[in-house]
Amino acid sequence: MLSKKTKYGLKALTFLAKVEGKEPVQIAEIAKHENISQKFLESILLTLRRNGFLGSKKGKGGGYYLIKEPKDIPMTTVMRVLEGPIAMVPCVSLNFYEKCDDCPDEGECSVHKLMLQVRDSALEVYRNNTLADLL
Amino acid sequence: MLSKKTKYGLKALTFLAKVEGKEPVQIAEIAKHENISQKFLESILLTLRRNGFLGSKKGKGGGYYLIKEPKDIPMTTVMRVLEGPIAMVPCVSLNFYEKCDDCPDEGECSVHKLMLQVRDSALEVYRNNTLADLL
DNA sequence: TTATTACCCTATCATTTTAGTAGGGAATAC
DNA sequence: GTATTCCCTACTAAAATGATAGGGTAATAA
Repeated sequence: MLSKKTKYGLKALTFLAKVEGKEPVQIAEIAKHENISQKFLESILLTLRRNGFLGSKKGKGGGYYLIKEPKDIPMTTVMRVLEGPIAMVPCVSLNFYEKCDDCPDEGECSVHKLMLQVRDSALEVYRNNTLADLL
Repeated sequence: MLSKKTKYGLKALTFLAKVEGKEPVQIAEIAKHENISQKFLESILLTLRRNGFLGSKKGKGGGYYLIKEPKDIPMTTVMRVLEGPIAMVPCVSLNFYEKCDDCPDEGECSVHKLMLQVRDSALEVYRNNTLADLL
């Protein structure tokens, strides 16, 4: 299940991408427009900024803004920052690999075999979509 | 993230599919072989039986057994029973559809657009795999 | 300089989900 | 009848999730 954090984060990015020009947009405005708890959104935007997706400006007329072109923001990186691993089990994760406690042999594991395919198919989708494709 | 319930369920099904003949296999044996808490596995096998994947026999020499050929058990049905919806958001789910509280217009929603693709790609994998393909 | 705006950051909390445990009941084989 | 093995309900500990509270700090406008 997709977390609200990711869902809200994606919506916020989309909203910012649609804004004319590059003027900062206030948290409150995004929250209101997308029906999101303002405080919750605040923490999400913060992690997006810390991870290089957004810039921010304080004081009057401040807010958040994209620091890259939407077409240069692939969904793989967005998903990994907001949702975490794209794989459904750590033993098939490219960026968050971990061995299973049970499971003596990954090569023999049916779950491993299936989840590898699921990971690859999801990756293909995320790689083929940038923020620009969602507008 | 894939739940342990689904993971263990898949492993148990695989184990049963590998058994020579169709003699019942005891919970304890599966649990031991796959390093699963026996009581937890018990509840998983129970739901698999209730959903038409397994048969069971009580008393000495009893246990669980597959009641279909592995090639006739598609991963779509296994995943839906064990893990729930294949879609990551209810608004793109075929079998568990639900409208989002926020989101006035699904057609305009960027999350919807992306998650539709993810659902379809996952579905394709699950449809192309039966239990027999995991052996 | 001073007030205001708006982001920054930590801590806390209620709820839900997950993973696992406990314990007795019912059917079957011998 | 007794041992075995599945059946079923209820409970619980821990973690994750979604959200809230509340003050701090930097930038800006006047």
